[in-house]
Amino acid sequence: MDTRTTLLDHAEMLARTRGFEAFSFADLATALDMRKASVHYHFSTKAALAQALIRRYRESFMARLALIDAPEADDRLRAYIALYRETLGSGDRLCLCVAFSCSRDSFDAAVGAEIHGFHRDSLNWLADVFALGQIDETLPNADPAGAAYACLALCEGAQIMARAAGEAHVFDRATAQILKG
Amino acid sequence: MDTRTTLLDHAEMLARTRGFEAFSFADLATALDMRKASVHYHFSTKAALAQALIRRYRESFMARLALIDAPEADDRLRAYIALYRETLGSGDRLCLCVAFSCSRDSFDAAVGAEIHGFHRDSLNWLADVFALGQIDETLPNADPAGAAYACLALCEGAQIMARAAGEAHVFDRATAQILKG
DNA sequence: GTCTATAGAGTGATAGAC
DNA sequence: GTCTATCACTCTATAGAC
Repeated sequence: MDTRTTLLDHAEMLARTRGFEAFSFADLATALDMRKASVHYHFSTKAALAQALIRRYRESFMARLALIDAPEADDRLRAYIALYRETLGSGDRLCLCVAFSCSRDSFDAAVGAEIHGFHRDSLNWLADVFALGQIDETLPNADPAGAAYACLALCEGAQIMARAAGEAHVFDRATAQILKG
Repeated sequence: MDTRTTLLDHAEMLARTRGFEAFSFADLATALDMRKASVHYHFSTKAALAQALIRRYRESFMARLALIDAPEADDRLRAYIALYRETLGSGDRLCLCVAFSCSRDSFDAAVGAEIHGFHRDSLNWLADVFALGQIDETLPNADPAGAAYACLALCEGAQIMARAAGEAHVFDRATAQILKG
């Protein structure tokens, strides 16, 4: 594995467990047993690291969404929730997009665009699922676009609540209502 | 207004707009035109400030919840969502409990207990509303405790999404689904 | 690519005068 | 209660040797 990829792996996990502002180049250097200056060789600034992180994460997440091939809408939605649940780990980490969305330090425009893109892609995917659910009658009848917003907000909020409580089952409890209508 | 209260007011707004770790005693000193050491006179450590902030906010929020006196469950729920919506401002701030829940720096146990208490009190209040909604038939039939978790998660997630987008109407769009069942 | 060394700015916190 | 002055530490980032 090349150094750059290993740095991204460690940085992603630190951002998801502690928050992007709560880890430093020194943390990354320690993790890879190198010096801070060497980390700067791979990512000249922390803003550049942020952009590389969120871009890679978005591409990876959307690739996994594209692999969901269940024919019925309710099963597709279950797979989506399971994917979000997986990013929560044991309640000690967040989806990187949620972690970045929580972050208050104003990222630059490029990072903001990636966060927005992540949300837009997710909303489009979910709206398609809810529209299918009307047709195959496996999901409650509702405005697909509105249901998509509610579903994404619920999943993100459930992650925050679960992480604050340190108990992953809070996520399951909150998201269980999505399929019940 | 005494200095301590003014400090809490400024600190609360900074925590809700920028995040608790993203403002310093120097920011507070500047805001009140005093020196850092004077801020330390009122709050010896930043942890002490955090505890005072979340305790005051929780008491204030629950007092406002207690003032909701609509007789029917759907109107009570609408008032709750409106209260949460109000804390979002124009999309530039969060409910302090959401801001603290997002925060990754491990607060001490006292702050964690306040966050947990805020969630517990909110869930109890919401479960009572959903239970009433079954009786007066103004809300969709659902397990009240489960619906409370989903409602709180949706409101918190909708705040995060709205703040990330910088557009408050995202909150309205996501929470509009709560009353539709 | 990785290193040593350093710059320059920020942080929370404390001692002690007034 | 507020001040000046300072401490010890961390942070991002850069210059230049190897």
